[in-house]
Amino acid sequence: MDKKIIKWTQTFLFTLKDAPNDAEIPSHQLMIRAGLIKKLAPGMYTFGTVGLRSLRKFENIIREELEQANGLEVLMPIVHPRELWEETNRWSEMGAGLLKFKNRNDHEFCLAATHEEAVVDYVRADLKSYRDFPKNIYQIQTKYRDEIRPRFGLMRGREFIMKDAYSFDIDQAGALKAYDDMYAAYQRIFDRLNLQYRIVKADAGNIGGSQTHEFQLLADAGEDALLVSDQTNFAANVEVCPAIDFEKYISTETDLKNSEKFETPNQKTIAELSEFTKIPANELIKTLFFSANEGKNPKIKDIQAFAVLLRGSDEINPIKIKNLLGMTNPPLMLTDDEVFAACGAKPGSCGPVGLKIPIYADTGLEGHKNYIVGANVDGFHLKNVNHDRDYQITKWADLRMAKEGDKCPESNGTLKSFRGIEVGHVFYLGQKYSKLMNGVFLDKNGKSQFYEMGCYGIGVTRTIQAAIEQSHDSDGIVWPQQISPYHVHIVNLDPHLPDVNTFVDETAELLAKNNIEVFIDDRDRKRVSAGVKFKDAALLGFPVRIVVSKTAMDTKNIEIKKRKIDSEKNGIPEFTIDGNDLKNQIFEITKKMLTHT
RNA sequence: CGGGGCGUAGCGCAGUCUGGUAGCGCAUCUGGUUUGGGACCAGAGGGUCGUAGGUUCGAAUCCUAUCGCCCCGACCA
Repeated sequence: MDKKIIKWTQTFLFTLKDAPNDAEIPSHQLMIRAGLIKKLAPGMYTFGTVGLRSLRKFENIIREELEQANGLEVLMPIVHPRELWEETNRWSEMGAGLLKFKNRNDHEFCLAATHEEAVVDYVRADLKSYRDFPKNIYQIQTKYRDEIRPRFGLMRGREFIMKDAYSFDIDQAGALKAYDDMYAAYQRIFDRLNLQYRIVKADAGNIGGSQTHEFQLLADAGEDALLVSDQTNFAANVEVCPAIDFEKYISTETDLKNSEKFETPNQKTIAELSEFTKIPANELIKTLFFSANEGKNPKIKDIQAFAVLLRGSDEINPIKIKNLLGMTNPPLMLTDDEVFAACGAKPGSCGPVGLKIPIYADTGLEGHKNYIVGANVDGFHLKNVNHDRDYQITKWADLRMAKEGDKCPESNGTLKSFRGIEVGHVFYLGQKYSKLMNGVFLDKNGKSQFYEMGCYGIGVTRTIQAAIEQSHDSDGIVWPQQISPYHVHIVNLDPHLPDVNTFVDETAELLAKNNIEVFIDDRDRKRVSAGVKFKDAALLGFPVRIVVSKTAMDTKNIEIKKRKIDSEKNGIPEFTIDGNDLKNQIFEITKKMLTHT
């Protein structure tokens, strides 16, 4: 990053007019077209010289803010021995996502997907006295996760760069302070990018731990659904958002009628059944079947099945089931054959009456009476069914997906839905890893204690792409200045003329002397027409564009333009200067266009 | 792993149904013209049509198998 001036012809940069057809979302297409990254294999990308500058800049922003939060940078190995991961059982619990292999001695290793094990191993021999706490250790390093389906370029890569930090404290109060400090540091980091983001409550996944927030950059192409209150700052990933109706449905029926079986030929879906019975979907009850078996693929008779009841209008939230039952991973839905084995009917005619397996019911149907469920006989349903009388519910719980329009759990506000890209995550881990890995210290009383941990991740490569996803237009990237590869793009239309070249060089020197990084398009105009240069400038999207040519110099009329969304077409007046002290004027105007460099 | 789609030059594609000399645009190279919004003319290089087997006088095209890639679901920064 020392070099503040680079010429196009001296770097390795090739832009594309068309995006490869495997790039679907704008940010992915633009990164490829702008030559920032290139695919080596699915989920694995080379960063080019120009793209790498963004990456380094973002890394340095992270470093600056983490140093503020007393973070200590280290660098841990990416290849770990099996024994290390066996200590926490994650050799098997992480499943296929952990890429495993053997060396020449048949010794087993994995590529690190995360570094809780490695960091505890690093500190545990030395972090032995309460006097040595707190500590916060971080690294910025490549992670490998053998994603089933990498997608969208850097958004879900197999190999990606992550900043991971780990805090060590002697007690919970200390750990929660570390959590708050990192939370604040993350806010500063993402504030500096000047992008739209939300901090949401989230599920802890299989990293473990209880308290956790995600930092989500808002973008329609985001993979996560978020619900945000319109009145308070409540925000949650749908995975964990409590589902609360503004008005809960309570049946107006007073008596419990006798249940009876009736024929429902070919009525398989709630929509069909609703149409057939003329009863709205939210008053119908659907029965879903899941397996409590984790990680294995048992024979049908060995499946520990359970049923979940929901209103017909609701959707199941598997994460809530996972948390209710204390599972490591969300349960799998049974296949049609397995469902048949469990209840005697195929999906579409299943119900809770007569089941011998646990039945978990969503609280949304507490007020239902005399309702319709599947009869567990293909083609039949039961009407006037009532819980407690006709069957017993093992446990009531909030098991459905919250959705836009639901009530905010913390106010009378309404939830609105957004799409987000998860770029950061903070976890309070407690003693999970210190207990599993014997991470102990001696307290003031000379007593052995497990330390409290937190872990904190930022998807560095993902953030770069997410930033582009949020900040681009049909012409190209509109870089947030803080992570733009260069600040200024000088389009030299006459690089064959020594006078023009000298002027461009001297102007660039002046800017560079003042910490402004300059990219010069000096490509031969025999090969690259002016139009192409303008298109490429918009595609690359550095914050300020300066156009220099013979005529511009002769008329002392130089164009300077700020790259903004749709600046190419919305007629924002172009800044032109004229006069004698051109270079200094260019510098002054450029400085004004750039915020703080 | 389930469901869909696609493999033809660096990139974007046509040709496949109905077998008969492997094509187009962009990019690249040579020469010339042009010169402030994805230029023009002339010429050139570059492909064992994903791979393997089969059918056929003849296969990018039909059959079989296989590999890979992309998109939609479960995992995660």
